[in-house]
Amino acid sequence: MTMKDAPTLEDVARVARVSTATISRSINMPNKVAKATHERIQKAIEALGYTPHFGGRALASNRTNTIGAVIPSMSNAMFANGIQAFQEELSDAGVTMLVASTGYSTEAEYTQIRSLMAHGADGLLLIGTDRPKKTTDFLALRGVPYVISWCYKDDPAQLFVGFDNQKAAFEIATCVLGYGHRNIAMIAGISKDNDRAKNRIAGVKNAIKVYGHGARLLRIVESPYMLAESANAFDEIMEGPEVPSVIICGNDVLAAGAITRARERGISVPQQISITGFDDIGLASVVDPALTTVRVPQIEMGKAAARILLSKLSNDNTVSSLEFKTEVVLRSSLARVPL
Amino acid sequence: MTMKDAPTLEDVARVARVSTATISRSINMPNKVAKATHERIQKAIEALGYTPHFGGRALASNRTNTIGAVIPSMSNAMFANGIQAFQEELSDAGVTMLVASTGYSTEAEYTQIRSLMAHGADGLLLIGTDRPKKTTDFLALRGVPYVISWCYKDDPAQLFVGFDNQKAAFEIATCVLGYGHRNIAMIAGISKDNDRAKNRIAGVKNAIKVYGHGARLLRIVESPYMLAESANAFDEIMEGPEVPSVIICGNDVLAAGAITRARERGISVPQQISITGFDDIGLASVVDPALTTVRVPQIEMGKAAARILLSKLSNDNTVSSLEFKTEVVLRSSLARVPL
DNA sequence: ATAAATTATGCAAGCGTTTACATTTATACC
DNA sequence: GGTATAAATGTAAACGCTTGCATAATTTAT
Repeated sequence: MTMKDAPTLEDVARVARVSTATISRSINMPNKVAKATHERIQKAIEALGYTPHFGGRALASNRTNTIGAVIPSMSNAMFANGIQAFQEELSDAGVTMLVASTGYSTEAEYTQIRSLMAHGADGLLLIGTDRPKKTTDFLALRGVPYVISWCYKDDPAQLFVGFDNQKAAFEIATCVLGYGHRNIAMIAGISKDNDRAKNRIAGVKNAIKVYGHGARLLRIVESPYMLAESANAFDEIMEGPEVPSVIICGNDVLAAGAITRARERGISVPQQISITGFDDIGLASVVDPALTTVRVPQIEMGKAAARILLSKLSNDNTVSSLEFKTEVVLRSSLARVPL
Repeated sequence: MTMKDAPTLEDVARVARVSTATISRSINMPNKVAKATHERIQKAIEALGYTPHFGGRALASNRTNTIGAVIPSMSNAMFANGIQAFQEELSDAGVTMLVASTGYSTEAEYTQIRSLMAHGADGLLLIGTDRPKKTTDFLALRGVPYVISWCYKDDPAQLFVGFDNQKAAFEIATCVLGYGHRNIAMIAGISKDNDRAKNRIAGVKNAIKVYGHGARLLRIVESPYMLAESANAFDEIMEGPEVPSVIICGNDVLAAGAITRARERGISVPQQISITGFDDIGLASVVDPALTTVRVPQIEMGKAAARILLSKLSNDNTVSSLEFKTEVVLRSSLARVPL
């Protein structure tokens, strides 16, 4: 690497004819330094092209102004949007974001959390609650401040910035039932190690149970969050012994995959079968028919997570969890059950 | 902040009954340490939940094992996919990724580059070539290693890992012409400060010029990469004095926005008007009709960018630019011109 | 068994900041 | 003009790690 060696505080000190301490103060608490001195120092800094050395600073102050985000995958637009907002908000506060992804594996998450910690993250953004004891123990052991997003729980012991997946799923399922559907199938995300997927399933099950009237959940197929996989799940459902009148999907990608396959097979949505999504990413309004889905305030959630984490980092003890509301967005992929 | 103070090398040393030097070696060059000692150390590290202190490490070694990525926005699936792959590859090498976004502003890019540098990035991933002298001067001054992605130029002075946007645009435009279209419009990305957008426009213009036969580019509307904006651009084109038989779009999001609006207006694609995209993100195969577009190898590009940047960082002087091929993917949104 | 070579470990000096604490300089007040 | 007080600056000790060099332990060769 050809990185030129940067000038140090000492170099600046020599030029400005003051001690390194004064320069440090001039940079970090300018009002503690005489105006004339401050200007002299600025000039020297400018002349030398000095920038504080990150390591030295981190070592001495034990702060990196860096926050880590550990998310399943950026390829999921949901997370990409949220993380984008999260980063923008951090950036406004002069904080930089480290990103690591887990590919939905809790083992990878553990590794990534450690890695981000090792890289000096002052705090962390985590997604969801399903993680092994090993991980939570480590977090507790190290006392890292963190916020958990994309879900919400009424647990004052942890900081949540998210929404209630189960409630949201309950709502859209109720809505589906309201359209007269009785034979229901679900394409869910992989529920292992994924509380959001689990809760979405639970919400649907619960709505069906509460509703009664002979509504039945014929089948749940779990699928990775990918178009192609979901298309296969759709096939599996359609080839089953009983064909549902609606498929509730665990997210928009799954729903889009299902709709696409339906189109390929000449099955018309929603005339022959209704399909619903979850998340309301861009995809949802672009597929034909446009998806009836659950709007999740991705941007707001990302921004709020950043703000709350930042407050926590600045020792604001008043910070508390934040629950976002979701709402069902009616578009055309859900219709009354065909007679 | 309630960060407990983390265990240090010294703590581990005490527990493992070796010197700090040995531990450092055990971590960084395990083969230089006796197997038994290594295991004893591992055990101690585990027990204490030790992670190396970033600052100390950076200070002593003048390396942060951190790479910065400065991209326009993660909300664009193209970048999200690429960055995801980039990060995975870095992660495999034990390097962590810092991310900052510019919102397509070169001024913001300059700020973010400085910020990432200040945060100790060993190297940078940048997108595209359009940036002011101020920025390139700064990069040169500091001698940061960086690679430029999402575009390709035959310039040995810089390291490119990308594809030729102009050539790719030329190809899809040629393809469009091959389908008999003569009255062409384009919804392009905002070309200011964006060489990719510029080159895609240039490619299309060039194909039309070369082709001759009276083909005309009736109109170019530039639009931000958002569904709603693109839909408006579509309206603008359709309300113009001359209606084209095809709209070539600067990327898939723009194309999807146009298709959606066409559907809303009852204009059938491709019977009444053809529409093409660019990038081949998930969206492209989900819209109806599925988009004829240009496949850009996002994942491979991201991975390659990471590998090449890593080699560069490890002083491998043999690294050189890498050009990826793109290909037109024929789906149903492009048809022969209606008679 | 002994010397030589090899491998494993320890010692201690940095790396560039920040920050108590000490000291100097300026300001206010009588 | 001389104190008391406040403001500005300096001194030097961390902070946690890496690494060149020295030393100790082990293996190999004789």
